[in-house]
Amino acid sequence: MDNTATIKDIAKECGVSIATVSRVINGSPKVLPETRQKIEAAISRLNYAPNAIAKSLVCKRTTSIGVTLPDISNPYFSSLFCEIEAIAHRESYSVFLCNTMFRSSVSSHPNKQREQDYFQMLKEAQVAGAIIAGGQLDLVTPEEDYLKALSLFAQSVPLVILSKPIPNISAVFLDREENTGIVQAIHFLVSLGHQNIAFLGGEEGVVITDARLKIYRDTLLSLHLPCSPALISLTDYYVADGYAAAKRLLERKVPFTAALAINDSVAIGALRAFADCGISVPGDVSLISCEEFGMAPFFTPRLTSINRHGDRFGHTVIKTLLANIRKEAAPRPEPVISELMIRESCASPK
Amino acid sequence: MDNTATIKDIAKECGVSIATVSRVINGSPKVLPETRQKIEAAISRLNYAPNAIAKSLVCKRTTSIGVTLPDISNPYFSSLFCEIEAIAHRESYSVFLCNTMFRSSVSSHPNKQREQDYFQMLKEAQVAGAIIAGGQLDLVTPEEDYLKALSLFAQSVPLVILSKPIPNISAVFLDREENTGIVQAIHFLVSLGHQNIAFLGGEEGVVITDARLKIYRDTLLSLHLPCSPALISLTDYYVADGYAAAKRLLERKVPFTAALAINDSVAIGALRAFADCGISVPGDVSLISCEEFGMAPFFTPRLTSINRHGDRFGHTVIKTLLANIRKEAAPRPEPVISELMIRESCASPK
DNA sequence: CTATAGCATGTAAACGTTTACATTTCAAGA
DNA sequence: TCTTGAAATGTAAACGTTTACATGCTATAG
Repeated sequence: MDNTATIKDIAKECGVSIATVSRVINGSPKVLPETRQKIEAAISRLNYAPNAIAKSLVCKRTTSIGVTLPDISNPYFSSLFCEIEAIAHRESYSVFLCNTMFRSSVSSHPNKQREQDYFQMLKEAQVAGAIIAGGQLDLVTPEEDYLKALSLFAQSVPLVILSKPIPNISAVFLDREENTGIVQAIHFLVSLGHQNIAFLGGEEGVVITDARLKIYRDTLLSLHLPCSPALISLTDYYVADGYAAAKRLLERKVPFTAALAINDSVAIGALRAFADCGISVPGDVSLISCEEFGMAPFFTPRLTSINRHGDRFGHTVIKTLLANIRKEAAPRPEPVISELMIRESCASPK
Repeated sequence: MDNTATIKDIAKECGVSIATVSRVINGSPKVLPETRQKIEAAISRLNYAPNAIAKSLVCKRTTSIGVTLPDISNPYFSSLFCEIEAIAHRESYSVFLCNTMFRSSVSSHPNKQREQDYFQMLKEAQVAGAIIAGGQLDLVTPEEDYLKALSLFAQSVPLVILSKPIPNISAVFLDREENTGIVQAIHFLVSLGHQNIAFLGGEEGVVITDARLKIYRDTLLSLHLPCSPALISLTDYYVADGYAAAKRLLERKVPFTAALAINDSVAIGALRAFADCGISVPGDVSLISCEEFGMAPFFTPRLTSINRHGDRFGHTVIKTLLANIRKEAAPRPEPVISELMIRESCASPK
């Protein structure tokens, strides 16, 4: 068990000073080849690994970063995280994943305090930097004490925050919001002859939902199409939410022949709800997902969706953080390209 | 930026020694209330947070754990991770997530070296413990050098390994494999009148696939049903793999009226492939998913699936690790209950 | 008035590294 | 033979904590 050899053990074993061992570990050129060999042999013989904790203390920097996000089992965040982690690992950083909203089969438990706990934890852990996504940040009006905590956190740790800029917080803000996809989607539906287009899923008071709703409304208005609140059915971002949103919309008996779902998960749920009510897609209703998670091409019907190429965003995020940590210039963000993938879930209305 | 106050700054600010500040931080009772107040005021005024790195060095223990798994965007692993992280956080541990297989939209990149890199990294980071899932471990015959690295790692860090026991490795082994669900599923199909049951998805030479295949074969054999290799179409665990597996099966022209998909993702792909070939589910073929990810009830048709209650497993895993770290007795593992959820994707063969 | 106990606080060593600076060794040039 | 310089190695301080032990103070008992 605790056979944790230290640099002293290696030094004693080889009859040299710890400084020499340290030089070998760090690849300093000024060590006699035979000394180096002797030390390397001892290192592997004793299964020695340098204590990164001690190293960090003297060097005043760690090689760990933190990522806070609401829910890693949400495909959007897991794919974002994969990109971040992959590049971090390539650059020898390890990453703390902080899941701020706990959803289990039993209960969804969005603890407001939890995000702030993580700020404290990451600061204490002396992370080299952190990426903050979602949670309170997604709210149109985050709470005062949250903003204060975030501001203090930003003073101690280089931060990349995935949201619109927030005043008085010293961090890099990166915002993926880019809505040409939704405009494209609506124009496509209109070209097919649709007039009454509904909006499904997403959450009231949440930035991304509001932003997409705004584009949705503006586009409909600019096309002189109906845009009543009754066409909008919000809930949340998961499959069951899509189901509930579609059911609620149908109960309202508003006429509509097409719908935008906020993402693939919501679209699956909506598809199910439509099927339950004998509504065929695309026969009776056309459906488009505003954010593809990679499964849309396999649904029945194959789902027309907006591919926002989230992986490129992950690249930009982590590279921006690393540049920030190293006090280099921020890399030029890779443009986020929204692409409407036309498949089978849309047709002309009857 | 680097306004990182230390315990010395607080001590100087308050005209006390660092020992007293330390006592306040750690809630020692032997401090005069007014001294405590003065120090607490200074702490919040200077935005001071204790340096966990320095603390770890002297206390010879950290409050971080590592989790290695192949792919966090795989729903099985993300829900497992959520459970682990939630309880770890409740117990004041932070967790390093090590994603050992990099799948991006561009390339799937299972770097064998990567897992061993993480062992080294976690050991250097002095994690209090680690959980190892998937990757090389899932292989029926892991490589020699991997096992050697794992064994060395196990000597330095308390480990919970999610696999069958491996000789000469000092770790706790936890294995969720429990196949009554598959037996149930097959019996259910047989009761409906099916005789030729195919198996879709999963990977050759991988433990979990082998285990499920074995149960599949044994059950068919015990029921004197056909069990030819042509009925088995392996690929991998994702949606596109399910599609490919089903296509391949169909090309073989083996007669079959039912199929087991290794999980929900593979089932979605298979559903798509069947639809492409004009095969209706459950009209022409019945389909069951061996591992539900929570979306099965929303597919069309609603997918009959095995719910393995993975969240309970996550609980057991992290609690076992924490007990191991604290040198307490291991908790009794919560039984993993496989439950066949009968929905709409099965019917009697024509 | 002194001894003593108990409490609040201070002192200093230790944790495992890195690194600036010091020392030793040796070969080459004077 | 002595000097010089370079190369290899050693010494010790520093990083920010915790904690065993020491010290000083106050109140109480003798």
